Amino acid sequence: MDKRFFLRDTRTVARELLGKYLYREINGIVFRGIISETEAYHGPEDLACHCSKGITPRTEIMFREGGRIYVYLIYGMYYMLNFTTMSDGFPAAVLIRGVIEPEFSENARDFIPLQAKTDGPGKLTKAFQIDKKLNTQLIHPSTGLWVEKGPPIDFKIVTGKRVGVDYAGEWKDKPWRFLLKKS
DNA sequence: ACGATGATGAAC
DNA sequence: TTCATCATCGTA
Repeated sequence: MDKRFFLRDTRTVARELLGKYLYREINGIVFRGIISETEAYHGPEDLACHCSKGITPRTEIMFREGGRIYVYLIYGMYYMLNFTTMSDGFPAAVLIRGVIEPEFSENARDFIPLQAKTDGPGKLTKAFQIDKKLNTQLIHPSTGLWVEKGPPIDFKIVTGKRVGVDYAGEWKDKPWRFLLKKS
């Protein structure tokens, strides 16, 4: 996906990321999985979004033009992978919460399955070896982390409330969690 | 149900 | 400087 994909409404991007391939290349080994769960964090008013605190060293990346990687540590031990969205000045990002059909390849062609799914944002970053070194980098093959069109599969999209944001007042009930359900 | 474990931001 | 908070996970 090129940058323009990420410069749109965060809810749209979160929805359209479902079914796409998430790619990760490390030392010539390519990992990929089909994105199956996302959450949108959109705008300075959204109390569930770190960006509601304003511009800080951590949140600054979300205020910039979309198409970059936002990685942060939570609970002292888990990295969360996010893709920034929207145009310069508007803070927003999509949290990637899970992939299905993860697989790897040593030659970028012949992929070998790893397991059925990688559920949960902390398990995903562990499996794909994603940490803060990727923070603020471009979503691009040259970075080693990027997104491409997914395989031809039939699925529908289920929405729900975002996980773990009960503190966010009226924002906690927004249906900004998106899940891929294979049909 | 709960503890592990440390960055973050706000208050002082 | 301290303090509460936390887009989680694994074990129980």
